[in-house]
Amino acid sequence: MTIQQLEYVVALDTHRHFVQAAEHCFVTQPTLTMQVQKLEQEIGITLFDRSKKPLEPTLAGAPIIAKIRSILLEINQLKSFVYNEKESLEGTYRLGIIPTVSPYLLPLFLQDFTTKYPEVNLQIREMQTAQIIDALKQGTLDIGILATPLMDQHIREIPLYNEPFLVYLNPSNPLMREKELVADQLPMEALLLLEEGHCFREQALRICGSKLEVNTRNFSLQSGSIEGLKNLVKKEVGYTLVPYLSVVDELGSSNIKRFTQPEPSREISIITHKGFAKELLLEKLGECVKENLPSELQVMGSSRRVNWR
Amino acid sequence: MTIQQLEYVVALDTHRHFVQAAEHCFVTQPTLTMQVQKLEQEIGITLFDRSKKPLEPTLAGAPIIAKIRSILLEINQLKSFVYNEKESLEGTYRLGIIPTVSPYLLPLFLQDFTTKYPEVNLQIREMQTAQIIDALKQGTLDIGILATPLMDQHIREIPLYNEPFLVYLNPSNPLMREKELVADQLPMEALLLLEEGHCFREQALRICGSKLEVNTRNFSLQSGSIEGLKNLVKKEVGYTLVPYLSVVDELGSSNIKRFTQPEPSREISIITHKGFAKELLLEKLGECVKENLPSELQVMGSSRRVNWR
DNA sequence: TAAAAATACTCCATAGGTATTTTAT
DNA sequence: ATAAAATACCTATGGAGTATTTTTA
Repeated sequence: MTIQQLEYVVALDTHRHFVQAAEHCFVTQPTLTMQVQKLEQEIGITLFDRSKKPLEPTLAGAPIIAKIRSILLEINQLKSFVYNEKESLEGTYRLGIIPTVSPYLLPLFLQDFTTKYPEVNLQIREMQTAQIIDALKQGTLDIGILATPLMDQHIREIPLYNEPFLVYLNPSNPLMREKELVADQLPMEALLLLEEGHCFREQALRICGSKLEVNTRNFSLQSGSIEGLKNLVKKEVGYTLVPYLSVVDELGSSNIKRFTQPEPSREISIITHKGFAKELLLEKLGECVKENLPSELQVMGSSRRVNWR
Repeated sequence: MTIQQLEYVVALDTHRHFVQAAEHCFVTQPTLTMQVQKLEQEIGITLFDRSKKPLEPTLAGAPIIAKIRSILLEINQLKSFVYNEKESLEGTYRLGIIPTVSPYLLPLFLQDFTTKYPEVNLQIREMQTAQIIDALKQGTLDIGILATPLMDQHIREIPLYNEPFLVYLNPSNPLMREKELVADQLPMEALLLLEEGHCFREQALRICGSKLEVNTRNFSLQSGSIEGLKNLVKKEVGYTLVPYLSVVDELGSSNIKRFTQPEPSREISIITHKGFAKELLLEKLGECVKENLPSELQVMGSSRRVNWR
């Protein structure tokens, strides 16, 4: 017994005519004939009386066909449930976003998104990468926005944009005079980093070469926020790396120096657990984020750029 | 989407283990794995989180699996309904039986049958062959008992027994002195027949040769019953053909003369419309009839004998 | 005789098998 | 290291097609 056969039976009961029923099922008459015969054989009951013109269900067949109709109804309910599960744009979703992205990205798209999709309720939490991944896997979070790739089999990544790293420095810093700014040739000792746990810290350390964790300064601050670092840099001679979106409004200022091409960057993606099925929501969310990005970040090549994670 | 796939999904949800689920479905693990994957692909939703040990349904998968369970439940309901339809031994059924069989056969098995199957209610009507066939086709009758074969595409025949024809005659009839009694050599003029419409009339005429309808006697009676014919024969010099069961209690009497082998006979069958699905009922009815037949009729060869219909 | 259903046959998609690799604990 | 799941590859069943025959109104 196959779903096809059940559909053929219902079509035949509806049209009372093999040729018409077959057309309606987009198959040929012999195909439908054979499958109906086969089902009749399998259950051992003749469902249709072919001697009547137009044919009609047998006495025994009628209630069986009715039952078959209700089965197909349930199957269609399943299909539309699945469709809704994927295509509906309503409901409450828990979104985790890393602190080095959150304060700069959210203001860009959130208002637009909530206006466009008023039935979607986003519960946004600032979380660090590891927390987000754990929460997704535990099912306590639906969506994450963070730096990728994660290389995690169970996490699905939907890239949003590549965000360049820039150097944020005190104008009196010697680096200011450098003509070319190459990533892994920065002096390590002056690097101000975020506190442990922020993925941005690791990203910055990678960019600045392999001699990690060396700090020759007589103090070390691991701030919890980019803004904290920036403020410190303004007072000190040190420097720090900052993500593009955090300085998008001060690009021309004397605190900013961009790397020589190719600029180091990080990929920011929407991620979900593989069990999260709201396809359309993810699509619309990604779309909305991208639309509201500064134009420089919008043109994301189809292939991923060099990543520094 | 196939029923198999749905069953695999439910098995996997039940066992939370590919190998065990596959065993339970009597397939190999790769087969189950592939089919579950395929279904997931088709609907575009990952149903199971394989990273958990033991695996578990995804958030999106759980309600879908629940729905699948209810679909399979309905399908099983269908199957058991079909089973009941065929195998149940209860209900009311309309049985048509020809007059030349009815008064002799019914007393043989009816009590036994109603005792054995008290839940079956038989509404028996004496009807002639053509009426029975029409009624079956119109759905106003469920079962018929009559002489076969009918060569009708829409009627199913379940042979019961072969019933020999015997000659019933007045002891003073010249035929009494014949040593060999061969069917088509009987003198036509003395044949007493049933009235038009009885299939037995045609059967008898065939047996007695091709010169139909010739009646040289100075009277002609077409009685409505075998008993009427028999009574007439006892008073007259004529003779008639009678079916075995009508004379089973007077086989040794001087009114009976059997034909030389091979005796002409008629096949008596249970017939139904092809839409009648009560397989077990038909089987038990046939069984019961055969069991209660006189022993001479019980040994029915697997191949049909020469039929005189 | 024309339309409808059944049959004969051919083809190819795919369910299911075995063997193996990959992954996770 | 071990068990579980995924993958690769092969085979064969059977669904679906075209062409044709049979049947019945």
